[in-house]
Amino acid sequence: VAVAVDPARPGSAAWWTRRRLDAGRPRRRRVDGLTLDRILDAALELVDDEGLDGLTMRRLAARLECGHASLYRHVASHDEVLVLLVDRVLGAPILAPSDRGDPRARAEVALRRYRGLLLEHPALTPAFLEGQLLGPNALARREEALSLVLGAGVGPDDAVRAYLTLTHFVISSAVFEASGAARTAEDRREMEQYFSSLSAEEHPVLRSVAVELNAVDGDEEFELGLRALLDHLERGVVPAQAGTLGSSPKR
Amino acid sequence: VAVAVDPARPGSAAWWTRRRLDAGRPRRRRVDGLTLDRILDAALELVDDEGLDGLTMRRLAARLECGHASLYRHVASHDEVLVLLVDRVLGAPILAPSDRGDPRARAEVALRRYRGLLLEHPALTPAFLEGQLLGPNALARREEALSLVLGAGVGPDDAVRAYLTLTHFVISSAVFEASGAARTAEDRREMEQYFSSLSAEEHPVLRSVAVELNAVDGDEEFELGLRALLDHLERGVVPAQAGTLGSSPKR
DNA sequence: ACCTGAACACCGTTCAAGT
DNA sequence: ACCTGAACACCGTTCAAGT
Repeated sequence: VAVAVDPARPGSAAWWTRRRLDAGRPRRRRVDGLTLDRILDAALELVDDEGLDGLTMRRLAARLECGHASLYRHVASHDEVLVLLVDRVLGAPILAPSDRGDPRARAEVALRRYRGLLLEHPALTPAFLEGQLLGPNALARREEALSLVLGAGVGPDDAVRAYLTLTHFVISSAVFEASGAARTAEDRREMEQYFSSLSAEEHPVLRSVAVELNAVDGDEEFELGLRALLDHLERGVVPAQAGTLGSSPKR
Repeated sequence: VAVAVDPARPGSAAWWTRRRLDAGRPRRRRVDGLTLDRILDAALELVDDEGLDGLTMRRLAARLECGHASLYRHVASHDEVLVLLVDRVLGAPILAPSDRGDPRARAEVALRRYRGLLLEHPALTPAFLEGQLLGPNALARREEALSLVLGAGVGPDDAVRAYLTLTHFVISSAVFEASGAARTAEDRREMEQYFSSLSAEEHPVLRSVAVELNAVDGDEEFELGLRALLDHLERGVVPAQAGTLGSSPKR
């Protein structure tokens, strides 16, 4: 039987759809021990140990003690590995259904937990920026998050806006924390020295705030932004406040 | 004379310092027409045309009609090209010194302009996430931005916090816009169909907001977040409001 | 039927040989 | 002194040859 090649980009809606359909197909018996699960476990370890660039098909195969061509029995491409890794990380629960309390408090807990989850694998965080996250675990998290917001009485338009704004904020916060941060004491000192070494005529301001520029830590910045966004969304969006149900002012 | 090799990571404080010192060195005469400027121009074109992955040393050389090894006369590595490209894009003015008005309005204009600048080269945006931006143009922009905030009477701690929060927001907004967005009508329809195709038991919420999930556009999301952050920073931070000068509540 | 070594078409970077 | 072709050590992916 001639089977059409799947031309869809890994991670796209079409690609996940095809994958969901294929999930029901009769599984071929595997004679070796190689499994998609084992591959992804090893891949995540590899990313944690050697960074995102360290994840190559050949090194992955070396870790699994198999020929690198064998990986292509289980996975179509390197890109696909990344997409599957992202969804795997999203397999952990974020919003425990047990914790009650007002929506704002639950949202805060969930968003902090989401950030923590991403920072368990700092090197992988840039992969969360590639396209929308549409895998089964990503969808489960999205379902839960939107349920929470909608359950608070927010209209669908505003709920979606709030959801997107907040998740994007969490992801980018983690990416900056993972790839931009100078967090060790020595890093900070080096950065301070750099700003202090600038010419006084050209950069008086940077010289004057050299210390402050390196004193802000990522957690603090996250909490500041989180409070700002939640305050604003709550004010503009939740009916309990001002009676405007489900529609924010158009700019 | 034995010159110590520079082991610093491209883009780091040490690397830029070394570069600034080297700027005063006697220039070698170039016999061919190859120049760092020409290389970076071609590199930016290449990124625009073929994406960030399309920027390889070999293709860059092909565009410049020279051997790829020749590039290493002007540039130490592929990484270095990216770092220099980022600072080159930041060479454009963002905060025109001429436009007056209240700080809030000036900040809004500047942040929108910054976002617009990044989106002129959408494929390059992920490069703005690699470490702190410490090149001469980045520093000039930083100097201007911090002057604005400090000039509004904000204390150094809060000024730095506000500056970091806002620039990080702009950069991540551009990255999401550039790499995540499904903006064509067809993309939207495909995404809507994807959410609508989910099982009603598992994903009732996603099915119900399938349309709304793909109706939000990036500009709108940016304006929402911008307003939220500026409102909050203004309230917590500017003395004109409540008299708390230069210190925000610790969490 | 399943697996994979060998091959192909690319990379970034170096360096000795050319001018 | 400057430039660069050739070489090296890697990549991702394919496919025919093996079992």
